[in-house]
Amino acid sequence: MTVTRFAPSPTGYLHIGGLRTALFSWLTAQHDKGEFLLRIEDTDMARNSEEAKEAILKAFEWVGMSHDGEVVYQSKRFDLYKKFIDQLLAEGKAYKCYMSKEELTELREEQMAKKERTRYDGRYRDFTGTPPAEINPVIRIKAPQEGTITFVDGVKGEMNISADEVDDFVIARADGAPTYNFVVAIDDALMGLTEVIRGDDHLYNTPKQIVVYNALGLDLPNFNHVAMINNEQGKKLSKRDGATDVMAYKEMGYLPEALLNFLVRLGWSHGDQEIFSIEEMIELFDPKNINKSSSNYNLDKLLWLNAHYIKNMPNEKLAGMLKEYGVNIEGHDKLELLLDATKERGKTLVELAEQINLILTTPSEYDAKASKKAFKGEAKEVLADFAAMLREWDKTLHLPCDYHEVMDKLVSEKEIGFGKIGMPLRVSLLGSMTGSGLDEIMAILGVDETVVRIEKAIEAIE
RNA sequence: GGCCCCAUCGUCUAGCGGUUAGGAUCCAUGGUUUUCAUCCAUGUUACAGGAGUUCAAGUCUCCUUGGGGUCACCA
Repeated sequence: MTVTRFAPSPTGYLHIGGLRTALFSWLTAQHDKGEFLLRIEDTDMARNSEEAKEAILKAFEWVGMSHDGEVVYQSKRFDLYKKFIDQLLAEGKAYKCYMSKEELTELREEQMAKKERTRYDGRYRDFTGTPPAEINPVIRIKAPQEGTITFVDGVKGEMNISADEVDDFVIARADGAPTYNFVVAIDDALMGLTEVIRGDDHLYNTPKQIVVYNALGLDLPNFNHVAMINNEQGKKLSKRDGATDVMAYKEMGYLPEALLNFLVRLGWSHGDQEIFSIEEMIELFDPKNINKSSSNYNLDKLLWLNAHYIKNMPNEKLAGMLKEYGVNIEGHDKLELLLDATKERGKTLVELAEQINLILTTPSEYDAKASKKAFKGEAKEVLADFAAMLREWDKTLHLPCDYHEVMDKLVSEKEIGFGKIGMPLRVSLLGSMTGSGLDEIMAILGVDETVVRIEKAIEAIE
């Protein structure tokens, strides 16, 4: 069975890159009807935050990627890691290193001065003397000193990393707390991972983790390293260009299905297909089709996708989502009409909410440019006539087409162009020159409110 | 700097030795629409550069250039 996982460290919110690797992992598991596990990497007690953890979980909930089983917290598994450390120590596969931090820094500076790769020199690897007092040792694992560490990456292909790129790295800190590369290998193995899908930035952790797998005699999973997402200029993603909290996308009015669709196409493709429902993603996703190259983050397509998903979303569901954007139209008797009239005009839920509010609120002022253009000439008279006709036909007006008929009548009786009534009417109803169709707006407002707005506009024309 | 990875329109990408190099987005133009938006149509724009291999190279090899990653008692 395919088992994948997402393993964030709770040191900050979940951002777009993390969400994408999580999505890839989740899709892989869903596709194979396997399991997608969630693990919180909180071995560094000093840098963890409860808030960050909550935020990450919340983001997952929002996009609807559910994990299987309980969330695994590494901080609760220290006993387990300790056992493995002791085992390696006993087997002579790991050793205590009494080098002080100062000595380490010194060594590093020396190496840097000589333009060498900075690495631990193994001075305590075969140490048998009396250890220096007052130094709490760290535990280092014995990495191979020659040869090559080889693994096949599902995305990059065969990787060969020279053993001297991997030093005897620390697996337990001076305070006994285990370190990242050690616990990741153990947990991935114990949790039964078959596919490890993670960011490219972990590529060089892989040989280190393989050292741990080998020392402990654990089976290797398949590794898949996904290239990074950069900003539009191809530079590292910063908060300014999108490395913000995933939840910020919700605030900006993006739909989770749009965000996921956007992300799945960043570094993955299925021919020319652009639109993927969650079901299609699951059906079609294969990590083998993940791109080797990094991709640049650009909002244009996300916006387009978002507009697409808004347009195609059932009104009932849309109304439910809109509540969080300050628009409560659930139970509104013209809900269908209202959303049909506005959903093609909002690329985000925020914009859609604005469009709806534009219709629902009586304009308190008229856009200067629009009113100057629309309220000139005989606009006042035309509006008054139109209002009178609405009153006259009041009881028969229900649908947009009913209102349209009245407009038709007015236009033909007065022998004027459609614009003569359209423009002033639009500004009267919305306060501006742009927006939804007049027929729809009037049908939503009803005769009373429509007339109120027209009369208000007539007053304003004086 | 060492090591590693990557390179097709501005952006996301298709391509897997023979294509008029395709799609999407963006942008522009036209059409539909009483406005805006939607929708539809059309158009501009790409194989980073240089050597090879081959009858034939965006596709294979090498070099250059550019970008990215990584070198912790962080994850």
